[in-house]
Amino acid sequence: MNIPSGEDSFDFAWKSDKITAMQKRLLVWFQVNGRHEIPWKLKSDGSKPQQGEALNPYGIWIAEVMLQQTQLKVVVPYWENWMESFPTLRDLVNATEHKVLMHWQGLGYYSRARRLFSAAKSLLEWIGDADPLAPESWPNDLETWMALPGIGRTTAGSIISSAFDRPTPLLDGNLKRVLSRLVANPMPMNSCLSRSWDLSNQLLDRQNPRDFNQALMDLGAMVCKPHNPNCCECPWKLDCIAYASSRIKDFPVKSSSSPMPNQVIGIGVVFNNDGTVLIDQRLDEGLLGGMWEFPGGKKEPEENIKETIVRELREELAIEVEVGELLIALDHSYSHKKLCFVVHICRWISGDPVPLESQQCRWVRPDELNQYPFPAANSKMISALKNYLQQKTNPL
DNA sequence: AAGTCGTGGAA
DNA sequence: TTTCCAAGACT
Repeated sequence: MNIPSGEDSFDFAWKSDKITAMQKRLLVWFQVNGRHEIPWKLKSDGSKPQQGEALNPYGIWIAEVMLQQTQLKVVVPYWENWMESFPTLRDLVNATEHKVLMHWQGLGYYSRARRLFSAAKSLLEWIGDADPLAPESWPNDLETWMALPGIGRTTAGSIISSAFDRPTPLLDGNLKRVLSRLVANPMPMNSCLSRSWDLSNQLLDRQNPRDFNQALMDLGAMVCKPHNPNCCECPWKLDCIAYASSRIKDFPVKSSSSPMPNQVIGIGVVFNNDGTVLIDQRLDEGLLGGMWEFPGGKKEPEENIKETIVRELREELAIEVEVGELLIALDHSYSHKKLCFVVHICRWISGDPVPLESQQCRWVRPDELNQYPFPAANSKMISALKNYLQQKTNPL
């Protein structure tokens, strides 16, 4: 029995000859306008792979994980640095999580790096005695890839269509936006995912899945942009319902977002008598998992910032400190909260640090800080600390 | 199944 | 300046 639901209101199917025409027009547009210089989509000699020709899945897998919620131009330098340090799967498996996080610092969503490292071990096991440098030794099916940590349907589909040119649909941010406009989807994209996957699968060119998927993402990134799309250049403008009805700006329909809380965080850069400073490694779970930081915590309404720092270091590390001068105050936004970090230089008084709410803590010389992976806000604190120490030693 | 997870580019 | 939001996954 077919019960009408909300999603059925935009149930959509194109005729096969229309889809064929759309595929052809998109691929023609792609040949002329697409992004063809993406390093992990080229062969080792720099040339484009033939239709159906396999590429080395290793570099593609790394890139696709880096690309989750991250723009192409941000990823490229990280990917190149990564491939220099970990050129093969074996190199990665033989590395340490510390070194892996060092290569991820500044890129965000750090659980990706730890899951990637975990998946590397599973992949090498799956490959077994076969040659990991040969593409045919790697899994080429959706189920195997999706079983790995940190790899969902879109990332798995990207890897499979990019590396093996196998027909696998995608549904990333670009496709969601393009599809939403194409069919004038009245619902927020995240509330009708199965329909959207169906649309992506309908459109997919099964003869050229690698180029087609890349073309669709390029179309989203370069033409069907979030703001001010270049509809006049779009190969699908005559197929687009939003364009035909002059309602491009109405799509995609956004779901309501909750306001971000604002918090003040007190941070202590604690100096020991020997000139070392105290850092700790965050728990694997939660925000910035596995990364190192200067200790601190959220200011309570009734206390001032110095009281916050004294209390937090007592609660988290069981140490007593004297809070000194302000090092830096900086605003920093995460996905779901806005923070203001107020960082003070502190002097250690008593208590051997105990990692009560972290994995471990360590006294390090300031010049050793670059050997630890820090999130972006902490990197700014380190820069401020270096300036501070330089001015201390070279007073004008 | 809504919330949680970073950062920086772009307007 | 603030605001949006990106080649999403996980719980």
